[in-house]
Amino acid sequence: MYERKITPNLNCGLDLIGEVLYGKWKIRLLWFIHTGHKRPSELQRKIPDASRRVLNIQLKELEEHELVTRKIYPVVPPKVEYSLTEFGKTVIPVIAALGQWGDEHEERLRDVILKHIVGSDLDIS
Amino acid sequence: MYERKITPNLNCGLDLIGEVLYGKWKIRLLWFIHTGHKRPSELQRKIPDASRRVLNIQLKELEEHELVTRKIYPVVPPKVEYSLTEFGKTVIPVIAALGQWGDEHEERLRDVILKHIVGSDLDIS
DNA sequence: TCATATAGGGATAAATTATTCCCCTATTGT
DNA sequence: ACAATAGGGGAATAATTTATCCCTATATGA
Repeated sequence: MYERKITPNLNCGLDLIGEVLYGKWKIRLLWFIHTGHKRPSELQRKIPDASRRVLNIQLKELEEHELVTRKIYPVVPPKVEYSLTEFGKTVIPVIAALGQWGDEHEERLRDVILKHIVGSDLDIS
Repeated sequence: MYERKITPNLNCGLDLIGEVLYGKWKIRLLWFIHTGHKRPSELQRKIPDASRRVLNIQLKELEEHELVTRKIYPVVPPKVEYSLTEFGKTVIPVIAALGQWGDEHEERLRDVILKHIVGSDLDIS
């Protein structure tokens, strides 16, 4: 496990939410769990660009931060289900607000982002 | 300048907002500019944990993404002021929602975060 | 017997992000 | 002459985060 070398700031609300929501896929994980996709394999299919490994790691962090719970069914083949905790549910409206802003300004965002990516293999469609 | 090797996803609103808002200090920069701290040196004093360098870099990215404008006064010593664009202003309510959630759940967040930091030199006060 | 699906972990490499250090301009104050 | 302040940039390195690859286990279906 990675051990942080720089102590994080936990001064204000923005620092705090950052600590639990940063991570490339965490917001999407929360969202998909919210919309009923509870099993790890479902989540992996929903987010195919993420490696299986990171999703597991980020799910574990979400669990440690008490935003989701993990229920293991003692069957074989194994079955696991994630659910939002009551605490986790309170962050959903915030995520919805993020997504809504992104959707509302989709065209403009796509435009300014693509304009400033130096990369090569963009599919500008 | 760093050239990305992995093409970002720009599928949904969450991807898009992530592209412009990710970056350790961007949200705070937008917020402080919003609250009237416009000059680089002010922002650096407001965010002392960030190196001067990153703030410049992230400010430039915010400018490229058209969330802020940079006005240079041709005086000496130099004077520069950042302002939110109309587009940038539309993201402020979203940032406010993030901060508000963090503030509302401050204690619990601090608790679960500190519980799972492996580090050593925490000032748990 | 072999592939698939289920869930997950360890080790390592690569990608990305942030920090540190040192540099430049010009003016004002000591 | 020298330091401080204003704004900024290049290069190298450190820190952090993700990705890749390979491994475990059991059961079912071809």
